[in-house]
Amino acid sequence: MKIEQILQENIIKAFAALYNETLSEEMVILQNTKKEFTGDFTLVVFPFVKAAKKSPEILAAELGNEIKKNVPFVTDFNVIKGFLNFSIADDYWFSFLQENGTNPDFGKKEINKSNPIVVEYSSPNTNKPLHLGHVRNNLLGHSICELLAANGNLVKKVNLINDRGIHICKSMLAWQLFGNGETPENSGIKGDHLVGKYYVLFDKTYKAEIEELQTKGVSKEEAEKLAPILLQAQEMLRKWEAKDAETIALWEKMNQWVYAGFDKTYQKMGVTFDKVYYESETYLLGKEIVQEGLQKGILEKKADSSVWANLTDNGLDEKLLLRSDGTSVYMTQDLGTALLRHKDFNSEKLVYVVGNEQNYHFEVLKLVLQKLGYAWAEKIYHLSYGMVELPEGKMKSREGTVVDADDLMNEMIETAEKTTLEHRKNDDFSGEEAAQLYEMLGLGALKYFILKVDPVKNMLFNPKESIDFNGNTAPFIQYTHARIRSIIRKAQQEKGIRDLNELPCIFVEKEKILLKLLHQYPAIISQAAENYSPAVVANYVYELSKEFNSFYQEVPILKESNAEVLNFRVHLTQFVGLVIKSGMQLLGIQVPERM
RNA sequence: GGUCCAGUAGCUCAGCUGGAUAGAGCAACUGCCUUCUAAGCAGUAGGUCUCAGGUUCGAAUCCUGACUGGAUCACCA
Repeated sequence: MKIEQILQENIIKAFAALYNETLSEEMVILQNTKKEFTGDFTLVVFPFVKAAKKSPEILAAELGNEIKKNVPFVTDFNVIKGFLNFSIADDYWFSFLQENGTNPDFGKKEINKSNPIVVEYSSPNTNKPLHLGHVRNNLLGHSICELLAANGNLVKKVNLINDRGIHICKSMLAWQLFGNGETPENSGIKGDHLVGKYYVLFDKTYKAEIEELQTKGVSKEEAEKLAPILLQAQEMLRKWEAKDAETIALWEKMNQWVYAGFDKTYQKMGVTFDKVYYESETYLLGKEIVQEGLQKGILEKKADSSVWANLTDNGLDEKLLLRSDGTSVYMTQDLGTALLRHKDFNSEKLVYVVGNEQNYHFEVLKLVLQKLGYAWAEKIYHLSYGMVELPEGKMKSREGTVVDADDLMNEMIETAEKTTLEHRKNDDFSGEEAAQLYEMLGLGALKYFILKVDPVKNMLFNPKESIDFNGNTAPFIQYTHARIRSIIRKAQQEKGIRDLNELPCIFVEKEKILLKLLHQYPAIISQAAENYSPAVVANYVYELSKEFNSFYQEVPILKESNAEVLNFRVHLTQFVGLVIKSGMQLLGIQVPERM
């Protein structure tokens, strides 16, 4: 049983014995004692003064006495105003280290569920390469899956690729018109970038045509609708929908280019999926559900025979589900895919990692499904995240201010190489080993930079200044890990690591701080998973690394002459290393053995 | 205009299920490499937690209202 629980129970017991009043468990909240005060766990007694009819100081003192008498591992307590601080025996901390210090899965819960949480993330369009916004999405999605799994959930990762629609036709058309048979193979351009190139080309041409029409006296609005290249694209979409063989063939060819490109990007980023859905296969779903809703009288058909969900009772407005011509819209599809996904996996819960510009969409999606009587809809969770902004403002693909994902990753790796070469004194890394290290460091810095920020917040990304390799960054944490591994290697070679059987007579304050931090790790994982926030883990791992560095600087580990103390410190060091590695893994960041 | 979200050091961010003196990093300044890896450590300086009310023993944290910034309100996806 957890020590906090034992303390909690005993506090309730002691309170009943002393004042004849029962406290509920939720009322008795223990927190970690702040560094400035002596003690390990703190109980705030202010909430209980009324029930006990005592002053806070007296109440705390009486309660402390009773607990100290009854709970063996509480060695002491002190009272400051209404704060009751308990000190826990060194034995407890020692056995905590003994029991968990070599367990690489410390803090993780076992998965004992058969119904998965299905997490959708990434969800790219196939008309252009991935950019910085997608990076935040992918990293969050991947990390949240790791977190949910570590917290004892079965997780399935899915991607829904938007491979159809007018935007894809734009790329296809521009390629047909200007491509001259250019392919990824004969041009050496990565497939997604090649297709993106033609999407941009379309837009350029479109704009030029609009201008030209305007000079002929056509209004801007009219021109935007009448530009020949747009009409051609619309025609192409009609052909696609009619399954015109030539159009489909071109569509398939270009999509394959894009998928090959995406695969490389995903691989480099370290993200994977259990199942990939394609909109071209799901975009007709959802109509049956709408019909069902109509029959049940939950949805309404208007005079022009369009179908709507009336959500005004829930504080929202009306939402279109079927157009007057009977075709479906985005929401209709999403209703269908939700149902499909629930069936495919027999899921317990659906999670969508999608930007906050779609908050309203998901609010409606959930509500409509609930109204239609699907009980599982209640558990739909939209993991909404804020936008990534650049110093110049928002990213606009049309204005060429997007930060491309591939370019960004490559730049990070290059910078990592440069920085590493500046730091390293003597290079004994093989070429391959060095390349792996640069990738770990560069991608780590990027991932950490993005994940350490609370998902709900918009974040600023300054390509020149933002990503540092010092301070609260992945390289700092990775460096700490490499240093720890180095100590462990030396300890093994020179001293040999023994089992941890004897309690060293002295605990240095710094060791206690580290142990208390490590002790929190399981709670950190739960908190991060429940709040869908990798940032919780990121900031924790940083704190732990920082604390270790401080410890490292002040307390000799291998120079220690007392064999028991040395052995204890080596075990503690090893434990810190394991938790750092584990925490970083939850963020999708690799950690080097040496650097 | 309606709805939703955010506002903490010069900058980027933690802290938010109410608790003790609001924390990091960057930038600035001072020390520390013959020492287990200096991508480090120790320290100085930097705050009206946007503002105004309210709730209470106690508010950066909860409530209300302003202000500022963002998102969203398509028979687009």
